[in-house]
Amino acid sequence: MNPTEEKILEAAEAIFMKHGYDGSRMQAIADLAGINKAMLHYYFRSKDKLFERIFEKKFNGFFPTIEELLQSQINFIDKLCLFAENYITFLIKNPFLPHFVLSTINKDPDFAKKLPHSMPQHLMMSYMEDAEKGLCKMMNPMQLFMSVLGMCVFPFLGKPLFTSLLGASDEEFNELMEMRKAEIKGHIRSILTP
Amino acid sequence: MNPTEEKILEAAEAIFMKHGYDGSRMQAIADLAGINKAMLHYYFRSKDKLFERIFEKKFNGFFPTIEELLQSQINFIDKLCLFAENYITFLIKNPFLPHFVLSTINKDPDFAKKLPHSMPQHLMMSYMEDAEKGLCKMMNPMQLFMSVLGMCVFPFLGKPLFTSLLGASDEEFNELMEMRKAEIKGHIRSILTP
DNA sequence: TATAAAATTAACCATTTGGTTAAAACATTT
DNA sequence: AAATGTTTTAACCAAATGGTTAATTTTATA
Repeated sequence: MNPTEEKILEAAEAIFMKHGYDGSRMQAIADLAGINKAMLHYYFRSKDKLFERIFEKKFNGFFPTIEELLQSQINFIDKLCLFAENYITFLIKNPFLPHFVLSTINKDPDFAKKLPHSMPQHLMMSYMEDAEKGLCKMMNPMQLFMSVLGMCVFPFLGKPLFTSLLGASDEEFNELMEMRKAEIKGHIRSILTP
Repeated sequence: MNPTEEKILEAAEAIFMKHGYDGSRMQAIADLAGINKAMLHYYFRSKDKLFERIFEKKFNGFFPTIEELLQSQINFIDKLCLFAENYITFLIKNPFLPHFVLSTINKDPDFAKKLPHSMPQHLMMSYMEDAEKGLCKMMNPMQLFMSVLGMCVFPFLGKPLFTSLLGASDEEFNELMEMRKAEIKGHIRSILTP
């Protein structure tokens, strides 16, 4: 890919992730990329098109692909624990992604329709299998999904609030999230073990 | 209070809650209030000042005041269950509040410093008392707080995503949240019962 | 009712913003 | 090297936006 195009995409990602669509300025992206503003339109036509390009890339990361994990033969509880652990690891590296994705969808719900939302369904089917065998407590899988995802994602959505509340630095927050892995795994087992 | 002032505040609340600071237009607020745009500045000087007025009011609702609940003599687990139930009831009536508050703080973390954040501390102290008595499992109270708050709030932060995913209407979503009360109470007991 | 004060409006202003254009710089091909 | 095509830039534009102002209507006061 053209190096200018790449620089633009990098800059656009940084600006859009930080300020969202409304809060981002084309000039700010051009400045960060170190090029003339006209280049943005030369390569990507409009702000909308450029934003969509960034969003699509980022959205795929929000529901991480864990094909191997889902197809592995371990029981569902272990599967879910492994998912939570991997997901938190991922979120520590991408702390602003959840807020960016949910903010965008909140502003324009149509964005959600462009999603390859196979992941939740897979996870739920995997749950139903084990639940029917009596290997884990029976409950509404959507509720379970919301609970586990909420426990993982919510701290990152509220990161600026929590760090302010705790007077914590970024490193301290990350440590808290590192410890959170074990915590959530404990919760999952408490909730699901029959 | 002046009826015009009131109309402005109502309109500003609706617009700001829906589109956030950056996405809101003073003209849109004036139109919704059915008055001339100049009135906004006549009564509230600037967009910033008007927004702050709305935010402060809404922020107080995000951590609901539950003084009575916290001071009551029931055990902590029941207290937390009652909190979750009341909080979801509140969120069903104010589904956009969490996204509005967190979005604003995410954009400018200084907003978080204006908070009377007594509530989490009270809840945590109440927890420590019972935990030391062996009435509930011992764990990091901040982690517990994040988990319970996450389970309650996250579905509302992702509401447009979930309704799209499920093809659900607003009423169906609310029903799901109504059922969620029992679900979360179950989770809390599973997690905390020794 | 005359007068002062408060509320309201239409028109206006400066700045910002996404987007365009025409020309210049650069690279490629013949 | 001349011609052709591509990339980049500076200057520009129209629309939008937060905010102001001067004049007008409404309300309260003497």
